[in-house]
Amino acid sequence: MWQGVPVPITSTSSRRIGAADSKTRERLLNAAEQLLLEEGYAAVTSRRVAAKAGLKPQLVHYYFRTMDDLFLEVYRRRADESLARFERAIAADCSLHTLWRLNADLRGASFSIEFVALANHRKAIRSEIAAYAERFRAAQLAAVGAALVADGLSADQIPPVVALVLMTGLTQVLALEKALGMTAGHEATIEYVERAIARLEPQRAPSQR
Amino acid sequence: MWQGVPVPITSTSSRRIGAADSKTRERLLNAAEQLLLEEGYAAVTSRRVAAKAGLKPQLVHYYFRTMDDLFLEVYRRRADESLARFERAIAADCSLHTLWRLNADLRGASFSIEFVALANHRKAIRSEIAAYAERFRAAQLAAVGAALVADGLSADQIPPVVALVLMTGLTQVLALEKALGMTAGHEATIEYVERAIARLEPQRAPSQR
DNA sequence: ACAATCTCTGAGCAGTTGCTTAGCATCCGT
DNA sequence: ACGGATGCTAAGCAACTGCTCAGAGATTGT
Repeated sequence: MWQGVPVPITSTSSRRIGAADSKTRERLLNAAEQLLLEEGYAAVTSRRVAAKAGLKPQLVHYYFRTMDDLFLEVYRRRADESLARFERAIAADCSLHTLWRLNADLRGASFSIEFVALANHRKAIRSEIAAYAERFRAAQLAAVGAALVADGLSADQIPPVVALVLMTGLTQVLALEKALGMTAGHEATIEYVERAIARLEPQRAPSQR
Repeated sequence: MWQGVPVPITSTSSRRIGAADSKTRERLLNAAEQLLLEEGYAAVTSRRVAAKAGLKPQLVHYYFRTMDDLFLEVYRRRADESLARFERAIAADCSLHTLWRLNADLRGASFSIEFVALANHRKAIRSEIAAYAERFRAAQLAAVGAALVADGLSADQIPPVVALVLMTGLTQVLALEKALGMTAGHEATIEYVERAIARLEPQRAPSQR
């Protein structure tokens, strides 16, 4: 689809690029993100993004060298923000309850599903996403480990990495099925997990969400 | 990307379509499926499918009215086959062990991830996929329920639907991360789950896979 | 005031896509 | 032998894509 476009060697690296703090640039990023979530990555084309932002298509190429750059920037923005939010929340209260609350926010899950699908055939993007995912996993792993210890569970009973993968998988499948319109069993599962966590952490107010 | 193509009212339904049992048609389906798994759904275009099958692009439209029809047929083929295999395996041995073995085959998971991403912005495809997914879920749910009862677990301890969603989520996240090149914690998690199942079903030979 | 820089745009190239139409060649039942 | 169905193909249309280039306006530093 985007392959086979001949790249002229000259000037590719010397092209003028708009300022990184431009207001227009931000409008383009917002439009791209919205399009990505609403219609999938295939809808994120220079013309459609510009139309959504109420701007001319050439501006996309003025602010982003390639479409891959646009995707990467959209991804980075969200990843950085959610990593920061995660660390803020965990610093305030390092518990399974907090971890679950952050994970159970399905917006983040559908965002990452779309990006994984995209990464599946845009190699330049895959490595960047993988790198962020590893960082996220490491941070979450530390938090899970600490929370489990605080709740009096040893790593023999359930290794932190297992708990984390299980929780991540759960929220991912919930997001995936919700995108398909399936919801059977979701509430029961969520309730079950929340009760299990509440049993481990009785000191916390039950289901304050 | 595919939107906005005007559909002429005349002759759309009267176009000649090749026989459903044609050998050529099957080659096209195989090529499409291979392309889908290797490079993602965006690579599945009439020209690329035909090239992969060593045929002319017009043949795709001779055997399939639209590209959506092609996708649907690819999906149906796989879904029918894996549903049949599931029912065969469960009839022979209705146990958590068998269920896990079938789910842990990641090929199926990456296939369905690609299709969910596709369904996300091809409405005609979404409903079909959702319908199959519901059928699959119902069949699996019955099997999980029976297996749990056979292992002496009541629905109070863990409702079948919860066990099923957890298991599905787990294999899905494993497939997703594997696609990204992430494998940290996967083996530990798989081992943990298999040990837990083995503890519930000691009569079965341990890890015969 | 003037030059340099930055932001933006009109026009366009080369490539891709889904899908159609008209027609050729082959097979098959009668 | 022949008329119809079937498998296949050459040619092409209209729409879309990423991206470039030259230059017009606007802004800014001096």
